[in-house]
Amino acid sequence: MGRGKIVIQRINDSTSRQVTFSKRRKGLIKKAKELAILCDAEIGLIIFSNTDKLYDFASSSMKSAIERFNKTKMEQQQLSNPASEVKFWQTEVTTLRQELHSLQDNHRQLMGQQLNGLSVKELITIESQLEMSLRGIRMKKEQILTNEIKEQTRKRNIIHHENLAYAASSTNGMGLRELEDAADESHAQVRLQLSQPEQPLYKIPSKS
Amino acid sequence: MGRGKIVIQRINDSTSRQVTFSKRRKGLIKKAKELAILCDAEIGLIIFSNTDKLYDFASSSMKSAIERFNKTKMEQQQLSNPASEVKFWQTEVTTLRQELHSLQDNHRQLMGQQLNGLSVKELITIESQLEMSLRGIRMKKEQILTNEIKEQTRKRNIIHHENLAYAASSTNGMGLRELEDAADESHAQVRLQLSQPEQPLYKIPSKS
DNA sequence: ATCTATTAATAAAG
DNA sequence: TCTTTATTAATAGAT
Repeated sequence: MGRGKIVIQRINDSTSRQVTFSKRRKGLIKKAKELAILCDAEIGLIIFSNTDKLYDFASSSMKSAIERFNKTKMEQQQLSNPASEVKFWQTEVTTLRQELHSLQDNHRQLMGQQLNGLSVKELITIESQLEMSLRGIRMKKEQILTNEIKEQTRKRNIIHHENLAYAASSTNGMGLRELEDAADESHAQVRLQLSQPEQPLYKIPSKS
Repeated sequence: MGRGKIVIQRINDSTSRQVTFSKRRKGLIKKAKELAILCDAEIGLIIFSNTDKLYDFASSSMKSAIERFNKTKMEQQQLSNPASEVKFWQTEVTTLRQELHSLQDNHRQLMGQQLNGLSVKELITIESQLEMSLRGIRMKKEQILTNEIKEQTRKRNIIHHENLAYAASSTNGMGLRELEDAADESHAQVRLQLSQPEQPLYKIPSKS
């Protein structure tokens, strides 16, 4: 639909790539709008140029579209493979943990640099608000991880201790106590892993 | 571009709305693909029909597009209005907390309800399902285990195998193979716990 | 789903 | 980036 036919492959000339991008981006967004209106569809469209510029369109809001997308995908995954549900939630926990980390970084930056207009009193209020929120998140996160492990570990312990009892009854050197200690190293490792999120999520910034 | 010109407004006839939706959705996704290729753009496109069916396209992955979108929007907000930054992060914290809450609920439900009525045999089946789905993750993380733990594990194994040999010679049903498998579960537990799940398939957006 | 007349998008040029 | 225009591509309506 132009003076000539083109092949769909990356346009090498940077200028004409830019021009084509402008035109087609505009066309794509127009089409998206039309589809949303004509067919009463919810549409979210995100476009990043190769120069990292963002263009987007959403029939309702991008937030709504993305949330609906995630919800739908999640349900699909649960339906298709119930066994992977655990994995899904583990993954979610990790994602949230990572988000909390970056949130922490940003928050630090915020507290350190960009609060010029606020009074000390306001700063303190905000600090404790944020701190409280983060504490709640931390606790919830740990609860999730703890619960997750408790169930599985408890079952394994039963089997494991049975085996150790067996072994102890027929061993010559090591007693049950030592065997349990050795076996418990795995659990110590677990605890070490669990307690990591306990590390302060952020520090109250000292004046600089 | 059809037999007649149309006005862009909701199509009332349900059948022709459906037909138009099919055609235009296909066209839109094609255009999105082309733009991504021609201009080296990153594109994420989410479409929900008015019957709640999801169609989507992403040039790389939807996760990537959404994360990049969120990141960009966040930065824009920070730049445009530093004063509202505190509110932004408070909102983020609230959102995350809510997400963790529902995550916790879901997880509890999963772990609590589904494990109650099950026999040992069924539990073992679930265990192996879990281990299978986590095998990839475990393997990835295994190389990070410290030499110290490896040493201890090896040492423990030697003792265990001695003991197991004893046990096997005096056991009633279980063969050496089963005993070894059972004993090895403690190690599996260590790996499972140490492993960080891989990148999630879909990120629950914390903010649009 | 397939066909095709017609409109819409756009490639190339200015 | 905007306009123009020849041409291709998308699709509305019909089957």
